[in-house]
Amino acid sequence: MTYDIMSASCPSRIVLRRIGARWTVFIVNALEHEPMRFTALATRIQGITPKVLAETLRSLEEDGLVSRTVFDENPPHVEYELTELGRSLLVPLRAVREWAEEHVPTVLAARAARAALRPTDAG
Amino acid sequence: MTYDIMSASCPSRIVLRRIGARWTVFIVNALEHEPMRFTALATRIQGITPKVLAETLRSLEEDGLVSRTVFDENPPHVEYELTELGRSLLVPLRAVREWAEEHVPTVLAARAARAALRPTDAG
DNA sequence: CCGCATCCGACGCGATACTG
DNA sequence: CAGTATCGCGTCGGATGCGG
Repeated sequence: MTYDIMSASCPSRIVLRRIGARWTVFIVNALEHEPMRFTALATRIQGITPKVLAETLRSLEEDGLVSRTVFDENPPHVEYELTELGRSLLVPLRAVREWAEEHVPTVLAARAARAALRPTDAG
Repeated sequence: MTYDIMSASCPSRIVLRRIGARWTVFIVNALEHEPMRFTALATRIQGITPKVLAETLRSLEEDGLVSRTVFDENPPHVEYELTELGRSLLVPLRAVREWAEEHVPTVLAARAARAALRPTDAG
């Protein structure tokens, strides 16, 4: 059974929204090769705050994309790892990331052209 | 010259954020096969409001992904169409959409399992 | 009737500081 | 080390109005 993604009730929209969340693509890509600890993720993904990192990881965990493993040690040790479902998401996300990297000059040029054409008064 | 996408100053982040905007994937996919008018887009993409549709279209236009053509007729006639850059974005976005459609049952099942395991008081 | 612009509320996101 | 608590802002969304 397939849904029309343009329909408001289409379940894929829920998933798409999660994927489109601000930091999902960075977290999933950071976990591409190996499990990582919380602080390692926070260090690797520049600009993310602990709060948002924790929230996003919870969401990804809830959706079965990331698994969270607690090692009962001192100091505390928690590892995050992609599940098989999460690894399957790597493929399309990498395509998006590569598109962004490849076309960023074109996009920035388009923006600059717009800005140059937008006069304050003369025109 | 390549940037590290994990760096806060990486320009790709700007592009990724635009791609991840709430309705971008729907608009781009709606324009996949042919130019569309404002109202046609609003009708096709269920749940979007005119305000957000207009805003998102402006953003996409600013980034050179969508072109806007005004036909000087009565009644007014405006068409939106993917640029070549926009069409190139179709490829990765379609991959994401297809991933969502394919894996939505798994994600929903993971959520349901979480919900079932989350007790109000009993464990 | 088509294509928006404006006003206002809700929520996700961000900076800072603090805890087990 | 691995988070949580608090507060503020920007973006998103709904309702309404307006020009051609």
